[in-house]
Amino acid sequence: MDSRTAGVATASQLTVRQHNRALLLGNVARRPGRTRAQLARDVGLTKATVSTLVDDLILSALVVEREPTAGLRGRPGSRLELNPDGAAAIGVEIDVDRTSACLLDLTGAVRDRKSIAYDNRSGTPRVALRRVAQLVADLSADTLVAGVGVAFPGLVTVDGRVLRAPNLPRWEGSNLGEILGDLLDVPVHSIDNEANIAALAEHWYGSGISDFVHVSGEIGVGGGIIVNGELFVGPRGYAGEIGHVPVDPRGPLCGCGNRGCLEQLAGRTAVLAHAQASSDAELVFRCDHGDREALLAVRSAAAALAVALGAVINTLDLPAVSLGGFYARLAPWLVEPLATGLKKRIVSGAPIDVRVSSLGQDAAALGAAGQVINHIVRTGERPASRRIRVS
Amino acid sequence: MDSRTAGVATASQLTVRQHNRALLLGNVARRPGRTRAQLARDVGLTKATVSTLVDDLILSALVVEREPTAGLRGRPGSRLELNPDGAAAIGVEIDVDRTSACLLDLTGAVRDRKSIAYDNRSGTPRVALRRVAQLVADLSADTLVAGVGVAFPGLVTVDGRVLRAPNLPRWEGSNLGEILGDLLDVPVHSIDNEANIAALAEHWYGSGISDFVHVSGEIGVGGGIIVNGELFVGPRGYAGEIGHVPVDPRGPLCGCGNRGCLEQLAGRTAVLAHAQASSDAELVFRCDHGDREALLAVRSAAAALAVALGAVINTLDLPAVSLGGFYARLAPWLVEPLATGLKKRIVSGAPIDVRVSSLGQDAAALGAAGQVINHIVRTGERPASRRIRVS
DNA sequence: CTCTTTAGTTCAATGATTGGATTAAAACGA
DNA sequence: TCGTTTTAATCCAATCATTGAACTAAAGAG
Repeated sequence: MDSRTAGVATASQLTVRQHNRALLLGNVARRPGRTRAQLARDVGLTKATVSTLVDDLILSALVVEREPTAGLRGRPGSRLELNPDGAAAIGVEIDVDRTSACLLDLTGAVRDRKSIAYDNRSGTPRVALRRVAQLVADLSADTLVAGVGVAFPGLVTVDGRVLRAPNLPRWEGSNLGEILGDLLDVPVHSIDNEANIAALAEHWYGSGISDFVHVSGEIGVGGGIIVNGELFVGPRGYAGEIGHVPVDPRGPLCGCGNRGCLEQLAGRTAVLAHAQASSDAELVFRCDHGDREALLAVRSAAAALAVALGAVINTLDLPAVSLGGFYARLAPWLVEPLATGLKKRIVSGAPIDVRVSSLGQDAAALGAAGQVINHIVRTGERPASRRIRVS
Repeated sequence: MDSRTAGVATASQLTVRQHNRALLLGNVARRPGRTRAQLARDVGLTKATVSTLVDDLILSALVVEREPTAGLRGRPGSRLELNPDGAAAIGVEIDVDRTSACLLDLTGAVRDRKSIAYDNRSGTPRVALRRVAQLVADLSADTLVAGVGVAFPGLVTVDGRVLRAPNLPRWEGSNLGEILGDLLDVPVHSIDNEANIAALAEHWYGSGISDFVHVSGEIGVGGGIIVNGELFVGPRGYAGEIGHVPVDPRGPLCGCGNRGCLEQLAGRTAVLAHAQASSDAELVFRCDHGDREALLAVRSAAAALAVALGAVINTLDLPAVSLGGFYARLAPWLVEPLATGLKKRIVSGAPIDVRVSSLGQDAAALGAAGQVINHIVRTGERPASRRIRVS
């Protein structure tokens, strides 16, 4: 990619090779255990080409050859898998009072995780990020890491600058990519909104579906839109902000200046206040015991979500919704009213699949690491793994 | 593209050539009058490669060489342009009581247009489409046509079947692509929703911007979303249906079963009823003369549009709105309240550009033809133009 | 033990891009 | 007017990825 024209690059022989290399790598990732001959049939390349490309992938430590298992007839082929000892990636989730990180290998298996309790509200980003860097270094120990991904509770520009962070106002304006890049000697890519990254995690390591809206009601209401297996970020990278979809023009005033935003009607604080509960645990406990007030609060949140998600689904034609964070915990009482509410609102009449995220707490950290893994698998680039040092 | 794996095709040398060929063609289309040497510098290919590829494009009758105009120094290069006498395309807009068509050449210039008044509600689609085929044949006369595109007021599946058509209920279920394909001996591609195609027309032949929502309030309220210069169709092809975004949960009942859909509050019938006007002309006339009732009706439509479009823009992060059809006619009184209404609702705080479509009546027909042209320019395929005959 | 079947490798051929050399055409300066 | 400079476009041998056919490898069947 040495020259571009309006985003389109020229193609050369090298492009062809890289493309096909990545194509094979992707296939090995999707269906581990395939042989060279099977891959050749799958993708439509010659056995010869597949052989040379696979050799290259093995040389790059991206793929390993497993013992051949005897097939039905003929010479058994050696099965290919992603190299679990090849590149590793670290994903970090910066939250308001906690920072967690996980170490993933190429296959997506979690090798280790660590988290620290740290109030990110009070200190400066620079000091907090030094703790993050230390956490990353501790986690990596002496494994070779190809890159670090970061999930942040706020709007982040493509180059890593915090644009808006209602819950971490002191972080606004600081460039996470730059600061972390100075502290760590591994590439820091893909710093993005927590909800967006959680949506990707759900796609890669959760439900596996490829078209859906993910709603994570942590603080505020965040959304991530996955279309055709890709995160939809919009022209400027701020897509998915569904927290301020208007639900009721006569609803309560929102911090954004309008009335009846989704966040005001179905956000965590709103639901807890409505149920007069002081914590998630209390709310869940009371719902579990049939407390009318609590159930009513959840049901009213479901109604608001149905309106907002209905708008999103109708305009984007998505077949599924995924619930994360706060909403995942309320799932037993939220899913059914939400599903029936949505059913009424979908113009195309197509059924909408309402799913609950199974990833729990670590969704965003997983997704952040996944961004790095995905970049490697998609491009087929030989990762420049290195031992992490904090400077 | 002989084999595919999960949508990804293998690359070969031919792929490279086609890619670069299309890349050059696209550049010539975007910036007519470039020379081979300029193109080489623009896209990053060698002059030698550009020469062979351009020769190929000229041989395919896609590009023509114009007289060299003396530059400042050195040998002047011959300017390249899309071949206006190369492929032509026909776009058809099927409307409730009218069918219009236009003939476009490769450069996007309108060579001719024709339309017939015909009530598409009463007859069968098959009979109506015979009239359409005749119109297309008349329009093409003896020019060589590469393909026909169709815009239809309703939801159409990717293979050309009418899924929903509130204003042409008798058409539901019939396969436009199949019927027209039988009647005409040119390829019929890209049968799509009128609003979607009008949005594309706006992008190609109108404002030229690449990221926006187009709203055309003809009958019902249709939307088309353009992201990065591409129509966003969604996983199943029904994206952009903003007519039923909920605006007011206590609003009037809509045909879809919900309350306060955009269509009920800002649709043409709603606005005319609100103003107690019997036609667009009357409404415009009265607005023009400061009639309070008329102005109020428009202002209230603007408020509803601001709510619905705000939701779409926030979730998709689009920087502009384009008004077409009914809304374009009301623009003088609609734009300002809509713009201020939107400004209040955009979370990112970015300014939203509210534009009025300049294409008028023919937007959809233009866009339908543009689909064909665009296909040729994008793929660089040598079009198999032929003289149209109705069978 | 030989035959059949399937996996994987080797190698000459094809074809697209590349880069240097060459030719073409115009303007500038003397 | 004529040579020099500058830029455009073409020619051509070299490079390199894929291809396809021939070949070797390994396992089961008879």
